[in-house]
Amino acid sequence: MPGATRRPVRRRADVVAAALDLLARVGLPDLTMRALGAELGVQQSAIYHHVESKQALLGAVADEILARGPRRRPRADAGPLDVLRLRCEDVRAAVLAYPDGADVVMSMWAFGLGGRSPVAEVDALLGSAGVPAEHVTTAGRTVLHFVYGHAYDEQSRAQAARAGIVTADAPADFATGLGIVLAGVRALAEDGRAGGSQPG
Amino acid sequence: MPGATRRPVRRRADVVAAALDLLARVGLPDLTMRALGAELGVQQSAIYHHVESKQALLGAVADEILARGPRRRPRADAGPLDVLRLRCEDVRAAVLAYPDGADVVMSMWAFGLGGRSPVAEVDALLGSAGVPAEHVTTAGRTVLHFVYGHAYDEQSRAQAARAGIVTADAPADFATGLGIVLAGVRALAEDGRAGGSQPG
DNA sequence: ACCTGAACACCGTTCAAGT
DNA sequence: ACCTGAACACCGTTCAAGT
Repeated sequence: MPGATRRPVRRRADVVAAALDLLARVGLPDLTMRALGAELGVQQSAIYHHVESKQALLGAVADEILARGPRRRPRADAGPLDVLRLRCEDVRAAVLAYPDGADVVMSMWAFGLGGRSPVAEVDALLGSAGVPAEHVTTAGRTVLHFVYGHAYDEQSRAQAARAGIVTADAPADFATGLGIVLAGVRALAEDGRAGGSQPG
Repeated sequence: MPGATRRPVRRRADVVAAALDLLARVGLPDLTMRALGAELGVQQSAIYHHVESKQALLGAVADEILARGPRRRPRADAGPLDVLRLRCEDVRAAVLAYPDGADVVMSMWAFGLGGRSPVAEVDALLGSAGVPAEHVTTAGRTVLHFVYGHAYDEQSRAQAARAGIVTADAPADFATGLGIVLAGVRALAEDGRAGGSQPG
């Protein structure tokens, strides 16, 4: 190994960081424990000293993808739904920054192994916007389902195109789709303020 | 030998049907080509005589899951968005009827290998509801992203719970989430009628 | 045309053994 | 504590050969 520099201590964070680098270079299907071992300069079995399983590793990768994403400051006069739109665009940018990033984050979020970091702020913004407390969790999931689902769709279609599969469909407009979801959220908030029932 | 008595011919449809049965019994992770061969009483390599690859098979499985789903008749006085709600509930019922059904349908749809069957009717209903033509495709994808994303979430959490992973979150309310998306669609339709810009 | 039998090139995970 | 080396029990896919 010419110029092999042995790192003093390998920690879990090193394994996760190497997994991110590997994901960026080769994509999720080639992010194998063997390839990750090679990336770290150890046997694949050594990885299990730092993470319990590949799924747990991917949960940490999902969290790191979100943590590395942008976090733009809202304008001073921005309302809660304006800030929410900004956060959704930031989350989208975060998952699009890595190949299969939306796949990793969405599946780990659904599996309860990661991807929870945007939830608290999204829910808080929905509450500020006037969404009734009993519907905040559901509304937050609806917003994030759209953001992740749209990004997943976009990355999958790009991957399919690379694999030579005809898709024929034009890419869907994120801004318009998010506008639809946020308009529905606004209706739910106004409905809550008026003391009415669910939107329908 | 037309008309001659011979062993039952295995066709592609038989392979797909057997894959559905196997999916129902063991779930997607255990739906392997070897297990499918055993289900059909042939070697795994024989399956490749009827389908090009496992991905192509899963595309056909996705289409079949949707085709086997319910298709309720709308009431005579139902408007386009009422019918759309009914269709969304039907699609949801279809994918929830099989373990990992939402995963299969969503990923094959995103990959362009199946799951396209609800798109035409959803888009037609959105057009009838007054969504501007240039936004119909995007609105349709937004609706289906929600339906698939919600079902995927629900099935994943159930699977995580079975695997002993703590999820803590209550299941999100489908009716409320769909109400949010449809309220946003209505706002887009009214906006289109008023000649205004995108909702926001 | 349809299928077998065997192989190829991989996986994630485990574990006794080393240091 | 951290890692090696080797194995275990699998994958999807290919292909010459049979019928």
